[in-house]
Amino acid sequence: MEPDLIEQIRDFNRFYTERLGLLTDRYLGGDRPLGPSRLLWEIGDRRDVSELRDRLGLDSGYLSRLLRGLEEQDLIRVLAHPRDGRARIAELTEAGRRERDTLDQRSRAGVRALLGGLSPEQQHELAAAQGRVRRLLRLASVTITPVAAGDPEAWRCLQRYAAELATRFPEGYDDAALTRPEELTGSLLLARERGEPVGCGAWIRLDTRTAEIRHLWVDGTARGLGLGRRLLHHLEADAAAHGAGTLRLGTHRCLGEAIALYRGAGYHEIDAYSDSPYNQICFEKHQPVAEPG
Amino acid sequence: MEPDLIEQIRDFNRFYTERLGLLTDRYLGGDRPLGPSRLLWEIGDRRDVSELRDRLGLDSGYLSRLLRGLEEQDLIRVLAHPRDGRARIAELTEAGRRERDTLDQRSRAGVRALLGGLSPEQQHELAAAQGRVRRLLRLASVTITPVAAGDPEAWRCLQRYAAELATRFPEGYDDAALTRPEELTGSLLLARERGEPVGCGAWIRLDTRTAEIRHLWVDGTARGLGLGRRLLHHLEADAAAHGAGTLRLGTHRCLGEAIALYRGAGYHEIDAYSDSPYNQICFEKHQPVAEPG
DNA sequence: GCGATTACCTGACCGGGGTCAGATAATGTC
DNA sequence: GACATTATCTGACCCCGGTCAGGTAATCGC
Repeated sequence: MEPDLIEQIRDFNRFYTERLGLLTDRYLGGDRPLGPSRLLWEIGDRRDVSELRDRLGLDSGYLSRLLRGLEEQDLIRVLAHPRDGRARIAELTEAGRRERDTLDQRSRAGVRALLGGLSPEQQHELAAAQGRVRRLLRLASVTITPVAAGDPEAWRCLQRYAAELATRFPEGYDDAALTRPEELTGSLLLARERGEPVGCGAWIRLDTRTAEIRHLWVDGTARGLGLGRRLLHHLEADAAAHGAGTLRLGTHRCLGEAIALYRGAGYHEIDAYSDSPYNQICFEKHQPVAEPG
Repeated sequence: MEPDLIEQIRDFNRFYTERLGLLTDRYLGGDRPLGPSRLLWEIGDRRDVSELRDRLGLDSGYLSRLLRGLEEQDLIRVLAHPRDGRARIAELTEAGRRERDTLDQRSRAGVRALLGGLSPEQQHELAAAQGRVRRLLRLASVTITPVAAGDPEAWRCLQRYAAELATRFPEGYDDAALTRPEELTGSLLLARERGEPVGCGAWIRLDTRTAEIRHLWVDGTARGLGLGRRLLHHLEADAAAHGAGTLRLGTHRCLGEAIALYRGAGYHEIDAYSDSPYNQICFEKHQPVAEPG
């Protein structure tokens, strides 16, 4: 990896830190310290206290004190939870909503002032470039790891995969088609973003030299990052390391993005090789294999 | 301005703040708090204490305490200034240099790990997109204001402009060609980035309907932002507001970027209209004028 | 040489952000 | 019903970053 590139990224980080100090903090902060502002913002209209603690990653003591502070200023109300006597719910009062809105307004005004110095085309260019930075950084932060066949997180991914297919296929989808742990003669990969599962993929052995890619799936919030391709590459590399020089897969005609992904990755269409009703269109690809020796 | 765009920018700011927390702080901070780390970094090898105070914008008391802290850990030495008995100089010890290098190393490692999740092309794409964001944000933060003819900051810009031309023109440049305050029948614009002058430009009246653009200059550190074009637009708009429907300007053949800028802005080449030896190539452009009425 | 200024140090103080150790009450688990 | 767990609150405490007032010594300007 080129050192220059690392230096450029660091430089950008420094640059952006400096700029952010002038944007986020100042405009969001207003007269009140940052903590309460963020909290006010995060409460939205009403929200479970436990959820707030998770989202903001705060110590329960600290959060409790922040809440009390806001309550004293009549910006929020804290109510009992209807179904759990221990839990509580924070809710913005009318004044709280006004306060949140003014904070919001101030923040927007700051950004508007900044954008004012740019032409409309440049504004769009900025937004586009930021979008690209963001997608790439998100992609970079996703980790892909092999997991055991019965891994509960992976299983949950597979079920979300199945649920999605059920809504997208006109004929629906029967989970019985999911690969059961004992069928998994290859590997199961799980993609996580900041710890949260956001995608999966598996391959199984068809014969000693052939692997079948299955259940490649990316969560809706993580689409557009290029994660599908990254997962696919991982699966291919893993299969190659296990001696599979031929990769096959089948998919449904209505999954346009998936088909485009496979074609883009060098797969070419072949005749059906399996009798799964969902494999309406099948692909194959050959790859070099690390020969033992 | 589209609200969506503002929302996108804010979103990116939030996103990046969150990411930065995981990058800059953690990796730079190490076990020691941020202040000392930044200081260690900023000292470089040795540096005047007063300079540190300016650069980091710290209270003298706070800085003094930070320095003492580092001194106690034998990371720095504070020496008397050779020429000013009041001033002092901070210098990294051998251990301090090592410490700074490990901080640096850790920061680089963090970025490297992040980039590891991306393909080389994506890494370059990231750097390029960050570069674009950065240039646009810098451009956005530049303010352009008209200043009085004799403005000292503007004058300093003009002199830097003259100094630069003197090195770039094979025949040198005589400052006598600079527009003197009493010649300035139009306007003088000064561009500032974070308060610092980074560019200038002027126009003078040739006749009631014709303005001449002069001394369009952008500091080396602010080039590539598109500031030249922005200054030119400002000058044109200002001249238009004063009834000038025809714009003229002359430049030197060796100023390729300037020539490209003018052509890109709609100027077409004309015969020489002035006898300035530096106007080797002349341009003209017509623009609509706000008619009184 | 005298007063003003400058560069730095010292000590006192402050607030924000954050952790920790219980306390309390409601809820699950067996 | 006993016991562990969970959700929140409370009070004590800590550190970092930062400000302020005052002190000391050197230097500048006249």
